[in-house]
Amino acid sequence: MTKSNSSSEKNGLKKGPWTAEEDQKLIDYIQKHGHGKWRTLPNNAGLKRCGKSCRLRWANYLRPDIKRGKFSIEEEETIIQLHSVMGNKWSTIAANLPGRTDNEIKNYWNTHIKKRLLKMGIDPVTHTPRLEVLQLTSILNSLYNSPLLNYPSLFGMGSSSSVVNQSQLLNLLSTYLSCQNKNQDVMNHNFNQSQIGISASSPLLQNQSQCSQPMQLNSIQTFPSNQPQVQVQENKQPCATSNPLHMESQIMKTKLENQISPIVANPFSHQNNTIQNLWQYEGGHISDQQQQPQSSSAMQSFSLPKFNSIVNNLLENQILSGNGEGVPNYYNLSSLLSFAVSSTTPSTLNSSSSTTFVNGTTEDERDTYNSNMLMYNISNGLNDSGLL
DNA sequence: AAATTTTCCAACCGCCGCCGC
DNA sequence: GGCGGCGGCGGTTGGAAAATT
Repeated sequence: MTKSNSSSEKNGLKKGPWTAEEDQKLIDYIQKHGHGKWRTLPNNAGLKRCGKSCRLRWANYLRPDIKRGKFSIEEEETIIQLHSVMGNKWSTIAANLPGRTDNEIKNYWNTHIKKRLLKMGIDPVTHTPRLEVLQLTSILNSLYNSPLLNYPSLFGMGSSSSVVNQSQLLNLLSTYLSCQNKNQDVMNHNFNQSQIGISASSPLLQNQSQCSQPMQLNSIQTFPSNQPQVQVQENKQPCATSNPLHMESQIMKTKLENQISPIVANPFSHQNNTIQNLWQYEGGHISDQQQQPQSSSAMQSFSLPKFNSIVNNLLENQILSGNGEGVPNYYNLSSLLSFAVSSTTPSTLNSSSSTTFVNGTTEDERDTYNSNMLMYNISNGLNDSGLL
């Protein structure tokens, strides 16, 4: 389970996995003489290991106060909380978790927690919602603001002639995002909109071209040349200079400060899903289904699961691949979440399989709990330090 | 059941800061 | 102040175990 034994002998020193006999020698020696002086310890203990290897073996495995077994929810909470404050300072984190080693915590972070956070749409480095989710927010908000691509029509609900199905929406979003990942001038490239049936004069496109600063939307993806192409009209109207990321942070901060209490009070009452969690922050109706927001009749079929599936598809297929560059100028998370709330039907909520948490938490429940606790901690961090 | 892929984690590696000379 | 040794830390590796095909 460890490094190869093939090159285990170097300078007469053994490498690779420790044997029970070696372990016993080390334990016996340290019990008798204490640890320290790792350089001379191997010789004194009769071990053909380097001092470093002995120290690691003792610190990470043989130490009598080592705690083994699965990490508890409380321990996970502590790790996430501390990591959000101090980053990869494993030894410092370990100092706050009696019986756990830095190596063990590091491994647990890399193999479990990090993956869960990513799955939940949370950046494990910054402990904030991933850029992709924010990008989706801005994209849908752009669509929302477009008369040609209003939400009911997007999902075949309205009478608008520009009906766009989910597949087409994904294509559109993919194109939109790829535009932001190129370093080409949007004004000098052709853009084919025939696939989704909108014209180049669409307000959506105008919104893009109007604001090349500060959103850095300087380019647009070209389509295969056999497709008819439409020139995007140039519009050099000046745009606002406010920092969208900062705006988003302020929005999130307000949401968290205002909505965190009911979530923490009942952390297991809902499913694990980032967007759903965000929706809950917005709505604050986690466990009180009597207070469900009323859905608009025109939008009833745009259920939360459908919304989630779009988000998940985009993330899983890496269509949304933000890198911090080309941040769009629309960062009105509030509008998107309001929409999600207003378009969620009671049946959608009732179909949720999650109920009150008692004992024997499932992985999803724990994910949700951790997500909520993380958000709570972020909120505290915001209040205490003024960061973000 | 066998082959292949993925996950997990103990151990290694290299770098850094501290300390004594 | 410069140097070398040492301990500590975080990133990475590689092989066993588990999961999947």
